This record gives sequence, C-alpha cells and structure tokens, in this order.
Amino acid sequence: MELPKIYDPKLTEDKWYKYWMDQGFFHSEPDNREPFTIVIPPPNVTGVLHMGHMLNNTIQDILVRKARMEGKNACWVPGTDHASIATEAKVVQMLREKGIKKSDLSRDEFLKYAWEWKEKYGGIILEQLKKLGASCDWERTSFTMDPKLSEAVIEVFIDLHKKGLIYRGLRMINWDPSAKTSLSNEEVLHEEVKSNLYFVKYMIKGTDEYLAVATVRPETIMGDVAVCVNPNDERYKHLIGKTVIVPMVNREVPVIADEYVDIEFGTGALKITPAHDVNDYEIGKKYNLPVIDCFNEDGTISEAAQIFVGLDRFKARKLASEKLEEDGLLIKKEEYTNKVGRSERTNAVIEPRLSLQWFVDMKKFFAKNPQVLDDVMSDDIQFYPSKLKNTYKHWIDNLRDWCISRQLWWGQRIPAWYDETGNLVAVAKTEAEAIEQSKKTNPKAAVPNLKQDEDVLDTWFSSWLWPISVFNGFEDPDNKDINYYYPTNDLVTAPEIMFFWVMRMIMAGYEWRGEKPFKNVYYTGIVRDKLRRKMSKSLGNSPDPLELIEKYGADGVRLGMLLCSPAGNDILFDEKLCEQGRNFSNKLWNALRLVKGWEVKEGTNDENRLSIEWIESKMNDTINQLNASFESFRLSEALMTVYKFIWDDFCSWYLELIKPDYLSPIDKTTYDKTIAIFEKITQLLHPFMPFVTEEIWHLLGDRKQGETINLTRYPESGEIDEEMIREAQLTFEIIINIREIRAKANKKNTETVDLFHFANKMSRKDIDSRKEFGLDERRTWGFDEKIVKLGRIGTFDEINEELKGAKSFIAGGYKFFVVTGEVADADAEKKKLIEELEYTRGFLASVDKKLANEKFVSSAPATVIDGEKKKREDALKKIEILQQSLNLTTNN
RNA sequence: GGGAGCUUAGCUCAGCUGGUUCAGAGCAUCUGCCUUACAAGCAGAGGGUCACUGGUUCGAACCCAGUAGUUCCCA
Repeated sequence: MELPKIYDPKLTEDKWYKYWMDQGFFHSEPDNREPFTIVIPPPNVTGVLHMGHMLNNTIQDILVRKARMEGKNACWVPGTDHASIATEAKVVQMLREKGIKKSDLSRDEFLKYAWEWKEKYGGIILEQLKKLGASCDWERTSFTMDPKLSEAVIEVFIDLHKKGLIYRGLRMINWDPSAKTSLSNEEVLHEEVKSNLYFVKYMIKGTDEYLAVATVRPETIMGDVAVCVNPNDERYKHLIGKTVIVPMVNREVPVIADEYVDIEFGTGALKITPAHDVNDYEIGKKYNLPVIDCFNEDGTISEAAQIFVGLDRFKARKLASEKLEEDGLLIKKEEYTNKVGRSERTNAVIEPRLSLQWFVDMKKFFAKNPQVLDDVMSDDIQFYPSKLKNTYKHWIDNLRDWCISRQLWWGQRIPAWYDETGNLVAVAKTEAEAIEQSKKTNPKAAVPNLKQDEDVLDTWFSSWLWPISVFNGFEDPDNKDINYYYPTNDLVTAPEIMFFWVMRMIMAGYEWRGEKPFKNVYYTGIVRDKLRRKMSKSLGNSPDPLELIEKYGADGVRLGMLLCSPAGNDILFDEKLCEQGRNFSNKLWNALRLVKGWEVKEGTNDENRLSIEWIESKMNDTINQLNASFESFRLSEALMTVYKFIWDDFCSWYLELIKPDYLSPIDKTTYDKTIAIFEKITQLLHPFMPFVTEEIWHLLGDRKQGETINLTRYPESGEIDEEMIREAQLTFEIIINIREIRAKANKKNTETVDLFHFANKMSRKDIDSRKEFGLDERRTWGFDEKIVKLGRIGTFDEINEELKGAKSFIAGGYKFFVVTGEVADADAEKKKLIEELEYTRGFLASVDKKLANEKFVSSAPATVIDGEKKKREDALKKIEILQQSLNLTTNN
C-alpha cells in the first residue's frame, strides 16, 4: 500500500463526517444503557462560528465522544437561540439596506421578514460545527422559538405569574435616544470621557446662604427634587431638613440626609434627580420623593423641565451652564473624567430612563428554591474550576430582580392583556382566555376591548428552560426522553454568562423538575490573542475558524485550541498551536506509514519482548493518568498525557527499539503486538482528534462497512510493571548519555563508538547489586542489544580498570566509558568527577542533617523518613563510585 | 468605591494533603544532523532568588499577615 508522505486532512475529514452521519452514529434514543447528556449552549441563530465557539464545542465533543466510547448512551443536543436583540438588529439593518424602515412596518410584517431571514441565514453556524467534527444528535436540533419551546416560555410566564413570582413595575433602564429603545447592559459600552464638573449654588430658602452642589449634568437640574448630604458630615448637619431653591426653575426642595453620599466627592452635597440617575432613583424611592422626567424619548428636553423645552440635551447642557453663570449661581467649572455609556449600535450616549417593565421576583424565587445556591456550594452541582463558586455566591447574595421584558418584536410576546386605559386585566395564553378570566374576577363589567402587551420576553427567559424544553419537558413532563436524559451531565460554557444563563437554568430546574439541570459545569476561558486582547471583529484579531480548518484540518485546530486552554484560564490563542496540531496528525500518520511498510515474517524475535512489555506497561500507566485527568476535567492535561505518550514513548522510543534494519522483515509477534498498541492509541486519541484517528484505525485493520472507531470501547488500563518502567528508564538514560558524548565528539550517525561498563562491585552482571538497586535480576541483559542499537555501539564490553582517554558517565549507579576515538581531556574528566563528588557530599550532608534532627524524625510521616534514608544510601553509593574513579585517575 | 482571583523558565501553564534526590511540562531558543516513517522531522543542550517583606513549622512555591503589580465581576 502506498501512503502519501504527508497527511492531508482534506482527503479524510469530509469523507468521515458524511460516513458518520449516513450511519447515524450520533443519534440517541433512550435504552437500557447509562445516559450521558449534554445540551449545547445555543449559539445565536444568525451568528457565525468564532473562536469561542470552537473552543467550547471542541470541549463538549471530547466529553461526548469519550462517554460514547465508554459504552454510555451519549446524546449531545444541538440548537440555536433566537437572540432577540441581536437578531432584530440584524433584520432592521437588512431592511434599512433595502430602504425599508421598521417603523413603517406592522408587527406581523416585520416578523415575516425576520422569519425569512432566519430561514435563510439561521443555522449556518450548525453547519460549521459539522466541519469541526461535532458529534451532535442532529435529529434533535432545537431552536428557542420552535413552537413547543415558545409555548413552554408562555406557560412558564403564566405559571410564575400565578405563583406570584412575577410582577410589573417601574424601573430604570438603559435608553438609546437615537434608536428609541431600551438596551440590555451588554449592549452598552462604557468609555472614559473628559467632561466638566459644575459647582452650583443652591440658595437656602429665606437666607443669603447657599449649599454648593457639584454635578456633571447641569441639564438635569430641572428634574431635581432634593439635595442630599451625609448625616455624618459636620459641614452640613445644620442644613438637614431645610429647604433650598433649585436654580433656573426656582423649585423649593428639601435637604435630606443619607449615608450613600460620599463626603469626599465634590462638595459632599448631591442633587437628587430620580428620573435621570439610577442611584438618585433609589434614594428618591427611599424618601418618597416625586419623579420629574425632563427628557423626551428622543433625548430632547420635555415640557416638564419648564425651560429649554424641545432642545437637545447637549445643547441644553451648554445653555444651562451659561444661564447659571448669568444668574450668578455657578461657582466654578472643573475638568473631570467620568465614564459614559454608549449604545453599541448607534453610538448614542445612553440615558437612564424610567419605564414599566416585567420582573421576576428573585428574592421570593430563591426563598422557594434554596438549592439553587446550596447545591453549588456543596458541590452537588460541581463547578470547574471551583473557585468560581465564590463569584456565584457573591452574585446571589446581591441579587436584583430580573427584568424580563424587552421593547422588541422578535421573541415570545408577553401574554399580558390590558384594557383601553392600560390597566392589566389578565395574564393568559389567548385573548379569549383573558376575557374569560376578566369575567370571573369582575362578572358585571362589559366585555373589555383587550390589547396584548407590546413587548417580548428576554431571550434568557427562553434559554433558562433549554435543558428541559429540548426534551419537551413542559408540555409532557413525564415523557420518555426527559425522564431518561434529564438531569444532563455536563454543561460547558463561558464564565461571563454564569448569571444570565447557568444560575437561571438551575433555578428553572428546581422550580419545574425539582432537580438540578446538570451535574458538572465546565467554564472555559475567554479566547484572547497573543497580546491578551479579547478577540473581536473591530480589532480584526480574530481568525476565521473555517479558514483555520482549511489550513490545518479540524483535528489540528481542535488540538491547537485545547493545547492552550486549562479550565477557567483565558486562552491565549496563537495560530502556531494549530500548526503543532497539524504536525501531530502528521507524526501519527508517518508512524502508520512505517508500520505498514514492514514486511512480516512468521515467528518471534525475543529481543523485542522487553520493549513490548515496557510499552504495554507504559500505556496502561498513561490510561490511568488520562482517566484521572478526565475525571477532574483537566482536559489540556489529558491531551498532553496522550500527546507525550504517542510522540515520545511510542514513536521516539518504542518504534525505534523494535524497528528492523532496512529491508529486513519484522517478526509476526512483534508486528501483531505493535498493531494492537497502535490501535489502542488511535482510540485513546479519538475524542481529541476524531478524523485522523478514524482514518488510521481503518487502515490498521480489515474493517467492514459500518464499522467505526466511534463505537469501539475506550481502552481500559491493565497491569503496570513498575520495575519494567524503571528498567527502561535506566536504559534510556544510558542511551542519552552515549548520544550526548557522541554529539559533543561530532560523531556521524553512521560511525560507531565503543562502550565499556566498569565492573566494580556494582557490576550489572552482579545479581546482588541489581537487587540492591531495586532492579529485577532476570532482566540483567534484557535491553543491552537495544543500547547497542540506539547508541550505535561497535563493541560493548566490561572492563576492570579506568579507561584512560575515554569519556565516562554514571547512570543508575553504574559507570560507563565511551571510546570515541578522540582522546578525552583527563583534567577535564577529573574536574567533572571532583565537582560531582563535592555536590553529592553536600547533598548527603543535608540529608544527614535532616535525619539527625530529632524533631524531624519524630514528626515526619514514615514514608518521608524512608525516602530520606533511601536518598542517603543512594548518595553514599554514588560517592563510593566517584571516589573509586577519582582514586584510579589520580593513581595514573 | 465594594468583592473575587492571579503573580513559578523568554511565552503559556502544571505543581492535587506542606515532605521522593538542590523545581515540572509544552512551545520558543541554541548546537549538530536531509540517519530509508516523518525537516510538518531526528539527536543533544541551556534556561528559574517560585512578585516582594515578614511570620508559623523540624521542613514553605504551597499555610498566615502585609506590600507591589495585574485581571475579572459588581457599582
């Protein structure tokens, strides 16, 4: 069989993904096996794959594939999120490009466009996930606005309203005066700007005294309803309860006291404008102050302000400053740096604005479901990394009610019904039901003319139901799927949505299933570039994942992502890592080429026995380490374990040990064992690199149609011969020493050197001495042929005296001489010996000191003391050899 | 302003209960090799006052306190 020298992912990846899909390997139905479930964090339906998705989904795929190979019934549910704000924005923009304004369309017309857009572009991202190799059950693909899922959202809203966990109230929101809509916090970008701090006189009623107030927003003075000072502020104590005159509009307002006010900031007196500042609003509420909204929704000054009516807010600021100066009320202007929020989309400066919104009463909800916090704190739901538990707790301790209404059209419309004057009449699925309800509460009233709430629900209000709703757990709470797959096993997501999503899914899980939604939560880091900058479109520092796949293969990119992603840490992505991944595929491929190129001869070559026993032990050891890493979700570590086993142990040592001479055949026993090990290697690596391992697995054996590495059982660990591993390590140490001497002597690979073992009382042939070193006497000569082979040794013999002019080294308590033909510098050799002797003596002294310390001996555990004793013995032996060598050198 | 985390090799990180030969990887670097699987490769090497200061302990990268720097969350 002719295999190309370089592995080409393009020839295999699409081929195998199609095969997997055709054979339906990823589809799951409930059966008798243990379930393993992951629900995807649904990406935005109109989104495209970015590096964050790559990382997140690679991790999920690894977990799912491993579970599947462990014989579990693995089910990974894919899907997308309707993402109301982002999607609506995209549709609005698309319409604008066509010359259509949203305001010219009816709600139904707009939604028609939105659905068309969704059908056309939605789900591109899912196709991209296939390129990555994601083994999702595509037959279960869901969308948060699928009829069943939307229905669940509406029912949940009605249910919560019935339970008294939802209410409608006034609240300060982020208002975009340009787009005339509210924005979520995530859509507001904060930036530092230089502005002025105005110091303004508020005259105290009936006196010539004034109270100085500092503000950056003089255009909101018309909305002032009080001035607040700190009750502990000696300067102002006498003014508390007095009345002051608001400049420009001459309104009389009280001076109140609250500890919220920072004595140090400005003048220590704060003007209270409840309509235009979140904190002022809170204070206003606390002291029952009125709210005067002096802005219109487009950011111009309203009638309520009395002056500057109709002018833009920034124009008004300038005019207010001038007017204050005219009136002699402006004390001074100072330069001041503060943060201003801007709309991500329109760049307009955000105005805090009061409006009627729907809320979930979080305090009540948590009182009803204390497990939402408790189960995370007690690790019943385990966070990886666990340090994020602190953040979770801190958030819950400072909960605010969840605002769930959005002034948008794309999403689930709030099922609340109002009469003509805007009073809430009922919360119900349909108008008919609402009328029914209103009749019940007020039978005598005429049938009202009802209007449904114009707003839709927050997208998170549908995604918090995701682990239940994808299995239709609301319409049919006792169905086969939900009973089998729920609670799910692992959730893989980003820490920044811990509150938006993770916490709320836990809430929903307890409220409607009485059970947690998942057992483990794995938080990935934020993908950043080499310079630690967040990857973003505007910086242009985010590579296109599909281009990377094109360049390095999906396996290469998957490896590249994972190589730099310890759980919870940020990912400093570097394209070079993908290259490393690609190179690794190629390494594996070439190992296949080597093995498949051998001619096989019946029989057994006993020289290879120890090498085979060693690699088997080493592999079992690797499997144990790998499983331990998986159990604690240390996936980077797990990958590194397999990576090193394959590259270093299997390729660099094992294959070199057993490789027959050029054109010589290999014995069948060794060949069969090697193929078996290679097969296990592909299985171990498969969750990480699904494509190249499937390809190689098929080439390693005679596979039938319908067979796949996906459905093979993940290798289990067997017996580990620790002594064999030590023996091999000693062999490698000897070989490395020889190679180093060869390298320094500039020996060509084709030239041999001679090796002599110094036969003192610790001879390698001496069985007792081998026992002393903890080595098995049966293997005395086991690896010697291999030392000759890999060290390119001509003669390998024993010698009873120091070999003058030869280079020497000590390995595992044995001394060796290497004759390179070039005369070694005797003084340098001697110096080396002396240095090593000095060092070992110093080391011995420190160990002795420890052992002589009575407190150490009495308080340290026995294993530690035994360790120290062993160190002492080893050091003594080493000193003896060194001393002996040195004596001989000196005598010569 | 409040809270949480981090600081170990040039870079990115391990170091799990304080104790196994003066601290471990990967990448990068340096040297030599196109040695019949792989130059996307092979062989070898160098590189660290564990941020700083003090404390606890027989023993500290690890525990405690303080200082500095840094990141994130909330306001």
